[in-house]
Amino acid sequence: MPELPEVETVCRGLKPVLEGHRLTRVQTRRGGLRIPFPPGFVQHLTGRRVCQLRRRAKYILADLDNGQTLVIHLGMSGRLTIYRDGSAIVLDGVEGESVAAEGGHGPHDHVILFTDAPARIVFTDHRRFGLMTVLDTAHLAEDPLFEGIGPEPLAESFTPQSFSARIKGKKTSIKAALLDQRVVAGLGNIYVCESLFRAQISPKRLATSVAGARSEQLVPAIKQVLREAITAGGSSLRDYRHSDGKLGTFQHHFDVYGREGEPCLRRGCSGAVRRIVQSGRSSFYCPKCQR
DNA sequence: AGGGGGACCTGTGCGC
DNA sequence: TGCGCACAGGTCCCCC
Repeated sequence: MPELPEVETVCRGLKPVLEGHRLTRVQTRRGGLRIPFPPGFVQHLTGRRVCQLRRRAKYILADLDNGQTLVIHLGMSGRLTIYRDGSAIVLDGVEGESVAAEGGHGPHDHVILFTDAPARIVFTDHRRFGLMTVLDTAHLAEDPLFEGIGPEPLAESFTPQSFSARIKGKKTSIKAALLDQRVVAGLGNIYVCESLFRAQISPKRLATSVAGARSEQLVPAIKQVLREAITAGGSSLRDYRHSDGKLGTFQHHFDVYGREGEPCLRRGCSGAVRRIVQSGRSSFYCPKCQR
C-alpha cells in the first residue's frame, strides 16, 4: 500500500476537489471495508463541508464542518479516482500499471463521494484492507485507530535522540521496529528497506543496537527517502493532471526494494541485493555494505 | 509486555 | 490452456 509519501501525495491530489468543498451526495456499495461503516455514515457526511484535508501516519483525514472527521485508509490496494471535467485522475501511489475505477460501477468500487467542485471521487479497493469511517475530530487521538501511533518522521521533533529513546532496549530487529507504527508513523515495507540501505544498516540488526550513533545515520536517511518520494509523487501528480485523463502513477525508483539478485547500487560496493523474510515480509538489502 | 505468526481479501504471475 | 502456489505496499488479533 501506499506508505507515507503516497498517502501524502494522494492527500495533496484530493485537496482541489475536497478542501473547502461540500459533499453533495455519498454512496456506499457494501457494508464496510476492513471494518464496517459506522451507523449513519452516509448521513453524517452528506451536506457537510470539508474544512481541512490532512494526513496522520497513513491515514487521510477530512475535517468536516460538523465537528467530525472522515477517516480514510487505503490499506494495501486502495485507491481514489477523481472524475472531474470529463477526465479521471487516479490517486494511489502504487508502482506499476494503474487502472481507473470503473466510474463507480466496478465490483471493487466501494464508496463514491460527490462534491460541489464539482467532482466525483471513487474509492476502489479490491482487497478491502482499507477503511473509511467517521470520528469526532476532537477525540481522534484517543480513538483506538490513532491511540499509540508514534511520531511523524518528518516532524522536526523526530530526531536521532528521540528515536534512540524509543528503540533503546528493543530486542526485535530494526526492520520490525521501523514497521511498528507505534515506534514511528507512516513507514511501510518499501521505505523501511530503502532507509536501511541508505543508512547502511542491516535489517537483521537488533533495534537496540541502532540507538545512539547508528540512529545519527538512520534518522536523516528516513527523512531524506521520504522527502524524495513525496517530491517524486508531487511531480507525477502534476504530470498526469496535464495529461488527458489517462492515468498516471508514481514512477518510483528504488535502490534495493524488489531488486533481489541485482547488483548493489552503492558506489564502490560489489555486493548483490538479497531478499530475506522477516516476520512474514520480504526484506531487501545488500549484505556486503549493510551491517 | 512484547513479538511472531496467522487472518483478513483479491489479483497476478510463475512453474509445471 | 489450466492449475496450484507464492506473493503483494497494512493492520489486527491471538497466543507464546
